[in-house]
Amino acid sequence: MAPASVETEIALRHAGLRVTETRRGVYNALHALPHARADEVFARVREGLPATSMQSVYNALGDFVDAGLARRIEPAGHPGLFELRVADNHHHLVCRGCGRVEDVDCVAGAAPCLHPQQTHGFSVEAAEVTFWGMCPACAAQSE
Amino acid sequence: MAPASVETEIALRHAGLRVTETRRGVYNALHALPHARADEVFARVREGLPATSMQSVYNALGDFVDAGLARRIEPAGHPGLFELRVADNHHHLVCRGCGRVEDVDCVAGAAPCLHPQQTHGFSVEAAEVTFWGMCPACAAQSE
DNA sequence: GTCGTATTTTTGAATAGTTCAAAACAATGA
DNA sequence: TCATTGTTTTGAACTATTCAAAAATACGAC
Repeated sequence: MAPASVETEIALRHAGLRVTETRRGVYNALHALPHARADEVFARVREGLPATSMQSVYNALGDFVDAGLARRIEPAGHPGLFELRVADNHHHLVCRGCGRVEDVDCVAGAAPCLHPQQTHGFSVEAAEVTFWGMCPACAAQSE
Repeated sequence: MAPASVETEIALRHAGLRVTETRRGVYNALHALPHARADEVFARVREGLPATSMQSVYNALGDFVDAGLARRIEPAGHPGLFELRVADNHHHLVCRGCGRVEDVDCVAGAAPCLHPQQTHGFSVEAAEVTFWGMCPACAAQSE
C-alpha cells in the first residue's frame, strides 16, 4: 500500500529535504515499484502529476540517494534502478532474460558481509553481490 | 610480457575467430591492460595500427566476449571493462576514488560460488561479487 | 499572513558510451 | 587464384544521464 501522505512527508523532512509534490510523487512511486528505472518512476509520477519533467525525477532520485533515502543499483547491461530499502545490507538476484530484480537477504546483515582473499592494500567498505539467473517466466519461455 | 604472435593467433583461432590485425592488436592490448576500457584498448591498438577505428575495437571486444575469449565487467558508475581472465571464477575490488580495479580470487573456484538466501524461483547461474573500497593512493589523498 | 531567500523545477541542450547499418575490404577454404 | 563469408570502415543514431539558466516554489523570519 502507498505510504500515508504524512509518512512520506516525515521521511523527506527527516532526510533534510524540502517537501515538494515531485518528491512526494517520486517517493510513492519507489514505494510501489521497488526496483524501478528512472523512466518507470517518471511514468508513475506523471499519473498523478502530469506536468512533471524527467529532469525533476532525476533530480529527486539523485537527492534521495545523496540523502541516504534511496539507493541506486546498476546491474551490468541495465540502466540504473532505485530502491528505498536502504536500512540493511542486502543483495540482488537479476534475471538474464528480462532484467527482473529481486532482493536477497544478506546472511551477515552488516557491510562488508564478505571479505576478499586479497586486498591489494585497499580499505574495503562493502561487498556487493549480484546473483545472475533465469526467472521462472524466462526459463519457461526458453524451453 | 606481450604474448608471442603465434600464441595470440592460436588463441583467436581456438575461439573460432579469423585472425586479423585488429584482433591481434586488441588481444595484445587486453594482455597489457588487464581491466581496460574500450577507449584505452583503442588508444593502445592505435600505437601499432594507427588506422584502426573505434568501431573495430568494439567489434573485436564484442566478438571476444561472445567467443568466451574475454569477459566484460561493468562496475556501477563506470564504463565497461574487458579482461582476458575467463578461465576461473574470480571477483573484483574497485576503488571508489579512481575506479582502479583489481582481481580477487574466489574461494570456491566454480560458479556460483555463493548461494542466495532466497531464489524467488530463479535458477541461479552465478554470483558476481564486487568489493568496494579505497585504493592506497586515493586513501592517502583524502586525508 | 507576507516577504525574502535558498532550493527546486522547468526547459532545452549537451554529453559519454555504445550500437546500428551499409559499403569497402580481407581472411580462409576450395 | 577465386569465391565466399566474415571483418573493418564510415558515418549516423541511440539511450541513459547530466549540465545550465531562468522561472517557480517551500519554508523560516518577521
